[in-house]
Amino acid sequence: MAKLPPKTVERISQYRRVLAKYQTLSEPFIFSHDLASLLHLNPVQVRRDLMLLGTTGNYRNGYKVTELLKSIDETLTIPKSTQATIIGMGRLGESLLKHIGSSPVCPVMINSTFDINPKRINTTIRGIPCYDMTHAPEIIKEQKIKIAILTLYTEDIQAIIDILIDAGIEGFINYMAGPIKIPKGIYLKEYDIRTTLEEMSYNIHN
Amino acid sequence: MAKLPPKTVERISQYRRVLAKYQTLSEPFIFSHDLASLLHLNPVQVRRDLMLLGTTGNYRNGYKVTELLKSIDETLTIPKSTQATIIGMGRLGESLLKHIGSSPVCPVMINSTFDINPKRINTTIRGIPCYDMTHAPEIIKEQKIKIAILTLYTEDIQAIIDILIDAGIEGFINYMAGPIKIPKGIYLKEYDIRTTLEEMSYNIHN
DNA sequence: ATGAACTTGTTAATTGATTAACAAAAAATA
DNA sequence: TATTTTTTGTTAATCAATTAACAAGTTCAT
Repeated sequence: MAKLPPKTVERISQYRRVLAKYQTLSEPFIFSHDLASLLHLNPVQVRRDLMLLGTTGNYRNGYKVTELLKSIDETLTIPKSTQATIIGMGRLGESLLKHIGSSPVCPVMINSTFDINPKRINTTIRGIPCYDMTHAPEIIKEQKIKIAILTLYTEDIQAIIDILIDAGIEGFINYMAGPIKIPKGIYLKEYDIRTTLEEMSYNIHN
Repeated sequence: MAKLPPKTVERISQYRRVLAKYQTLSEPFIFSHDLASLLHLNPVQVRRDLMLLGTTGNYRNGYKVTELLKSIDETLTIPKSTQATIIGMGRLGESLLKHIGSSPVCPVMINSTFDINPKRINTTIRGIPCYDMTHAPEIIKEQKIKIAILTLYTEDIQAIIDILIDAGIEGFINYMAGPIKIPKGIYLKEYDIRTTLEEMSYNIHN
C-alpha cells in the first residue's frame, strides 16, 4: 500500500487502542463520529484516514471493529513487532516500561533495557531484564532492536547515541537528554515536556 | 503582538533552552544555522520564527543571545510564570517534577502536586508538597494553577478531570489516562508514548 | 576601492493537512 | 411507494507549514 501521511499514522495508532477497548466491551460496530469524538477529531478526518487505510464501512452500522482492527494491525506491522529498548531504567524508564507493556499484543515490543548504574544492572521488571550499557551493541544486534527511548540525562549522551546507531538503532525518542546529533535517515522525536508546557501556557494566555 | 503559529511557539521554547546553554558558555552570538542544526531544523525556518518574534539579527555575527532570550522570555510570559501541577506522584510524576524543576527560571512553574495514595500525600520532593486530591479544588483556585499533567491510570479519571476543570484548570497533558472528555476551550495534549512508538515503527518499516 | 563570501529578512511557491460539500446507499417512516 | 434520516466515500476548497529564491547589508581579502 502507498505510504500513509504521518498524521494519519499517528491517529491510526490511537484508533487501534479505542477499538481494542470496544472489542473487550463486545461492541461489534463503531461510527466515524464516535471514534472522532472520543479522540477530539473531526469525523471526516476519521473517514479519510480509514479510506487511506483501505477499509470500508457500512451505511447503517458504521465500521466493523474486528475488520478495522485487523487492517490497522497489518498496517502497523503486526505480527512482526518492532523491537524497542529503554536507555536508563530510573523512575521514568520503569514507568514507561510498565505502561508500554500494559497492552498484551503490541506493534512495538520491549524485551531488553539498559543502564549504567550498577544497582539497576541485572535486575528485571515484569520479567524484562536490564543489561549493562557496555553490552548494548551485541544485544541490540542480536535482538534486532530498532528504537531507543532515552530517559536519562548525562553529559556524554552523544557517545552513547553514536554507539547505539552503530549497533543498528534507527529511531530515538528523547525525553530529557537535551539536543542530540543524529545523521540523516535516523528518526528522532523530542519528547521534552517543558516544550509542551510552555506551548500550552502560551495558548492559555493568548 | 500577533498570535504566533503553534509550531513556531513550540520551536521558540526549544530555542530558549539552547540559548540558555549558550549564555552559560558565555557565547554572545548565534547564527540561524547553528540554532537550526542543533535542533534539526531549516535555517530559513529559524529566521522566519525569529522574524515573527520581532527580533532582529546582525549581518556579521547573527543574533545576540541575550536579546533573543529576553524576547523569547517576554513572549512565553515570564516573569508571570504559569502555574502547573502534576496529578499522580508515582515514578513518572516524580521524574517529571525533577526534570521540569531543573531549570532555575521557567515560564511554567510547579509548586504543588496531588495524589490519592496515602503513602504519598504530605510528602515533599525537592521542597514541593504533594497534597491529597480531595484538597485540589481549593489549592488550584488559590494558586491559580492552569495546567494539569496527568500521570496516572484509573477508571474514574473522568471524575477527577471534571473537578479539575471546575477548579480552573485550562489545559491537560495526558500521559497514560486513556481517552478523556473535555469541553471546548480546554487544551489537551496527548502524550502517550505508544502512539509515538508505533508511528516510528511504521516509518522505519516503510 | 572592488569583488567575494556570508548572513539576515522577506516574499513567493510549494507542499501537507484539514475541513467543506455533496453524491450514493440503506434503512426507517409516513 | 415516496420521503426522510443517517452514514459512508470522495473530490474540491481552504488553511497552515515549510521551503525556495533572492535582495540587501556587512566584512574581509585582494
